[in-house]
Amino acid sequence: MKWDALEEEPCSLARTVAVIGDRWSLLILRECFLRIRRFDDFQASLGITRHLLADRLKKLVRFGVLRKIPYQEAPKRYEYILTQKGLDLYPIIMSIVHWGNVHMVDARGRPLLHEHKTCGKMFDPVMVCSECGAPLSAKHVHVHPGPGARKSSPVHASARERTKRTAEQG
Amino acid sequence: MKWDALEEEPCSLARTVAVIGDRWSLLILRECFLRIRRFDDFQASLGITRHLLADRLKKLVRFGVLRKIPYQEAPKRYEYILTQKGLDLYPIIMSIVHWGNVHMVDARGRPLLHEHKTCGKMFDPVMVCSECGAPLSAKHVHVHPGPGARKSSPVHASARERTKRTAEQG
DNA sequence: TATTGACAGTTCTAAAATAGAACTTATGGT
DNA sequence: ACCATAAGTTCTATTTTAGAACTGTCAATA
Repeated sequence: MKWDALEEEPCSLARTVAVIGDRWSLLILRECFLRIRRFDDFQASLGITRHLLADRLKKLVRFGVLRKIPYQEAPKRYEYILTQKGLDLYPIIMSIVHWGNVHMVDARGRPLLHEHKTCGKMFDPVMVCSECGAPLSAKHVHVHPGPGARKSSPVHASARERTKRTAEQG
Repeated sequence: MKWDALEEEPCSLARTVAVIGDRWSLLILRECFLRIRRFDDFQASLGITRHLLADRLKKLVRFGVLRKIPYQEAPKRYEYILTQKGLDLYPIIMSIVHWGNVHMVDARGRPLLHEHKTCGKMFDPVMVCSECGAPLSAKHVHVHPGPGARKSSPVHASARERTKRTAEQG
């Protein structure tokens, strides 16, 4: 499967992975949320090669996650800021950070702590149901095909069954 | 920067990206949450090359996200199931799916719908503060260095300031 | 006027990762 | 003996990435 084919998959996870599913994009976005905006600042704080950084910024702009804003004329210079679409990535970033906090920290403890300005306390992010507010876990969720589902979706039939059926058909 | 160096970074996001930050790992994990467990089933439903699949499964086992369980002797065969550490990735998966649902679906609509068995309704995942229960947004969160922070962390000083200081020091 | 420095990239080569297909091993069934 | 199932491994060609050097604009300085 080619990289670009991911964007076309009838799967919201695959399409999002097309945007953020590489070594650098999430790290670049982390910097964006920490108010880094300029090329050399990204490069200095991440240690990414300039080539790849240019490529990834271009990709994130193309996907509408970042926007280039001029901050000086002569020579024309731009900085990269998060769009609303980019800001909406915050729950993804936070859930990733939280999993790392729980499962990947060494003996020294967490690199960062998060304070919720609204309530003034140090917090962890919790994912809840939009309808009843209860914390979510995989076993309490049932998946249904939606309007954009493909026929013979992996959701409807196990891969084993699909393999068998394909063999029968072909 | 080498791939393996990510695991050592004093950043929970970077360390998690070392586990899930590639083209395939998240897609493999999606299948795991959809009850796919066996090598050929992963391969058939994802279209990943067998080589890469073997490599990624090995990596996910090494990180303790999946566990190999024998399901038959003679010949000895294993299936891959999520550990608790792997199950804890659920909020990451769901936040990614949700962002894709909001920002990446085409005219046909969502490929999948999620029902919360607890309350019986179709829902979206919402990320809230563990302390006050309010939905989270980036601008209401303040970041502090934790015990595992590195000195001169990117969080304490902007990259621009760090560059200047480095130039002064060196 | 020539030089230096800041900034945002682009270009180059070598190394590493990935795609795609074929092959291997172990076993059970016909 | 032959085929099928399952879980990989091995191979070559292509693509991506790492790392360093280079380019182009402009402002400030010597």
